[in-house]
Formats: sequence, C-alpha cells, structure tokens
Amino acid sequence: MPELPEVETVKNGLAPIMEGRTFKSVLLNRKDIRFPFPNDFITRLEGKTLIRLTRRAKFLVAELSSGETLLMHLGMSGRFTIEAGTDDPGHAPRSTSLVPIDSGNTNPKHDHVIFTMSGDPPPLIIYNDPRRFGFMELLEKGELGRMKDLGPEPLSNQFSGPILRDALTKKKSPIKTALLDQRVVAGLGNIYVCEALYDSKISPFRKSCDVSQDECETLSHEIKRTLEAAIKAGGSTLKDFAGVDGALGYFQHRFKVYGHEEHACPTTGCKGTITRAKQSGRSTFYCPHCQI
DNA sequence: CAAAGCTCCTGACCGC
DNA sequence: TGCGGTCAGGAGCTTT
Repeated sequence: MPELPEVETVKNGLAPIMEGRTFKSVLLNRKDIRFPFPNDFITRLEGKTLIRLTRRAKFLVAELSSGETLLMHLGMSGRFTIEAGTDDPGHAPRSTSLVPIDSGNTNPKHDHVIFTMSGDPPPLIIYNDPRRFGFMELLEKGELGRMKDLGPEPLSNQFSGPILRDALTKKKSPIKTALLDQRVVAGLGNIYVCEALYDSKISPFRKSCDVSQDECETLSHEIKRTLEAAIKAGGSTLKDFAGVDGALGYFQHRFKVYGHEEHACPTTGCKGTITRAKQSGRSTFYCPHCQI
C-alpha cells in the first residue's frame, strides 16, 4: 500500500506530465470510490490548468488555476497509469504504470477516473483502484479540509526528536499506534512504522509517553532515514502494488522485519526471532529480543 | 477528550 | 478444479 515514499514516487512521475497542462476532459466511471466524488467534480476540473502537483502526507495535492485544490488519496490499492494518446487508432497506446516497478496490468474494470490532459497527443491519466479505499476531493481556495489535522511532514524541519517527544508525552497508547496517527506525524503507514521502531530498538508495545527524549531523537532520525531510503529506492511495493505474477518490488527485500515473521533477527549477534503481533487491528512485526 | 473498535473493499492465498 | 473462508490495511466514523 502506498505510504509516504510511494506517494512521493507517484507524484514525481505525474508532475512532469500534468503540471502546466489543462484538464481537457474528466471521465468518472462511477459516482463514488471510498467517498462520493464532490459535487460538480467534472466541471470544476475541466478547462482548469494544473499549476503544481505536490505531496502532503499520503495525499497528492494539485493546485488548480481556479484557486481550488484537487486532493487525491490512493488508499490501499490506488494507482495511476499514464497512457500516451495516439492519433493512430490501429495502435494500442503505450502505457506507463506509475508504480515503482513494472508490475503488470491493471484490470480496466477498476479504472474509476480518467483525466485527459491538454497536449498533442493528449496524455490520459487513469486512476485505477480495485479496493476503492482511495478518494478525491476538491478544496475551495483557502479551505484546508482534511489537511487541517495532519501532523508534521516527517522529512521536514517541522519534525524532530523534541517535536515528536512533545506529541508523544500526551499519549498513553502504544508507540506503534501513535506513529500511525497522522496527527502525530503525517505519512507513515504500517510498514515504515515497524521498520523505524525496529531500527530504533524500541518495542512497539511501549507506552508513547514513556518513550524517552533520547529515544525520540533516535526514532525521528530513523523515521527520516527509512523514508529517505525508500524514496531513493523508488518507493517500495507490496502485494497491492505488485503484478498478477506476484512479483515484489526490490525495496521489499530491504525490509528487516515487515513480513518476516519467524525469520532470524537481522541484527548482528541478536538471537531473536521476528514475531508478529496484532495492535489495534494491524499486524506488528518486531524482534522481542532487541526491541526493548 | 482519548482511545479502542468497526467499517469499507477486492484479490491473493489457503485448505479441503 | 472449484469453492469458501481468512487476511491485508488507511482513515473516517462510532462507541466506550
């Protein structure tokens, strides 16, 4: 599922195609995905130019020439595909799947949104989402909507050991759960939380308010390091991002604990075994021996 | 108010 | 081979 690094990767792939171009037409193949599409979704987009595409947490943020903002969230299984339009109907369009690896085709029955952008040939931006956990929203100028409760961007200077510590001291929930809370830090998902806690040698079961200042320093550092490495690797990919052949992305192999239940702990000298547990309904992978 | 639980959804996977 | 059951998880919503 896309977490911050994957969304960053998608943004980097879409931005050069979409920025500066105008929405020539918008096709909705259904009236909702996770949520209903906003009122007048199509007319509010058509004819508007996409000025800039950025990322905030796991959201793609498109600034429009109208002053409105298009928010796009990939949920669990959302992906974008670019099809270079062709004037020759005899040729199948060449498509580029905006996932970190070439992971096979998507089922066209889950193509829920198709943007046709200006250009010659006009690029088609196709949003495909089998599980429909993703959604799109339009924010009026100045409206923050769902953005308003988001915590700091982990890769920015707005996120640091002391800032994390400050957020955690107010919380009694386990550190694992707190790091998934987008109000504490924005953009982490289950995988990178497990990885960052492992690299920080902190038990996922520790109460947030009991995590020390020094540990918060380590943790904030490991969060940044883990995310940066993933972005550099082009974003990771899991089953949802993989093709029908089940091929997994290369960054998958760099996970030290996630999905590695019953493997030996990769820390040199540690005799522990990676263990899987359930916390607030989600799988937690950790080493009971070296995560204290 | 914080925190925990429930819910949405489909495809992959497993066992019979 | 086919079928049914289980699981995965982001985040909004509901309940405690």
